[in-house]
Amino acid sequence: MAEAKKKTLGRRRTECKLIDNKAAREVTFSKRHRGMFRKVSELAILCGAEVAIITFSPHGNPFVFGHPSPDAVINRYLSGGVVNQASEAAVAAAALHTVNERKKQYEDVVSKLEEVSRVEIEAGKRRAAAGNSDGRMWWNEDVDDGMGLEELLYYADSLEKLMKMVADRVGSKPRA
Amino acid sequence: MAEAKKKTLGRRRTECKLIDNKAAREVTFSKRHRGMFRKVSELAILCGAEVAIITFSPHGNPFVFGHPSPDAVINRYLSGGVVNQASEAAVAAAALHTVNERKKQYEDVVSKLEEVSRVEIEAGKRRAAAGNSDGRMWWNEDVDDGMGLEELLYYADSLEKLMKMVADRVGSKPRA
DNA sequence: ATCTATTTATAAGC
DNA sequence: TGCTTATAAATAGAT
Repeated sequence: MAEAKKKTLGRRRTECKLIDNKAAREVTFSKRHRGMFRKVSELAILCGAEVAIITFSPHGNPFVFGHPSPDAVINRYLSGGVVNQASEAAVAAAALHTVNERKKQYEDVVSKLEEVSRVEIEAGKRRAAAGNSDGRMWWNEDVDDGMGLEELLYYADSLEKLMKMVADRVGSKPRA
Repeated sequence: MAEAKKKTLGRRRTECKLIDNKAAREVTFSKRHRGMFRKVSELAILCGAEVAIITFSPHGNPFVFGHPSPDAVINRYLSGGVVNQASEAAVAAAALHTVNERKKQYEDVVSKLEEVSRVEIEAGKRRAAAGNSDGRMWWNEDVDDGMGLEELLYYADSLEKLMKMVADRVGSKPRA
């Protein structure tokens, strides 16, 4: 029986890495940003939690939301300071494992950077002097779609994962 | 054929209002907070967006996450997003300083980690060797929600920034 | 902390 | 940017 000619493939699984296509990146940002704000406000409402979220879109546009207000939460955070929990051995071990695994690659990147630095620093100086300064450092300027350098992105991704892991892991014993 | 008796009712739709049962509220907070952090970090990774999120649990415990770092984003927000001090000297100095700083931080964190977690490392390796290999490293296993471990986070953040910086700069060069 | 059944969030495609 | 559709994810309630 002929039927079900799917109109679309539907949602597809995606790799968690920087979306290289600039336009697609913007679209994804819009969609997810909206969803994220909803999540944040729901958390505040459902749990009576204080929350503040600040976002700068890939284009640099600022978005902020907070309950009871962004500044209230930010101030509470800034004045109270961050209370970090004691480290958990397993977390440290995990991090160390990662660290060791990346060490060689890290050194490699550092030398590449140093190699490039001399030339680029001069270029940066020139550009800065030229008035090309909106407050962002030259190395932070937007780069076009062709991001390339997969290995570096791989590091970034790994590190993001490490960060998340650490972030997730440590707070698990809030009662100190 | 014997019918499958549903084991649970499954997820139920819920009204978006403060959960009055305190315990339930905490549980929901844990679950959703965890999910929210994932969303936030995914947004940062996928879209290269800068994001900072601050949360105070119903209990008043602070959680914070940011990309590239909480303070970086908060400052950008508080300062209106523009910090112009890109004199050529500052630019050049910052570049070199960054490289050297990161090296030190890296070494520092490594030794601290080694100090803390020898035993756990072995345990972790054993688990990894035990066949826990579906492609995920043991240190990537899902973990609880929360934030903390300032040093590790700082390390990860710093190194990640370096990677990005290098990626951005070197990315425009021809592939090696 | 785990497990399902469902509700939500979304990647793709217009 | 705003829909639509099929699927991937998140998660409420129960264990």
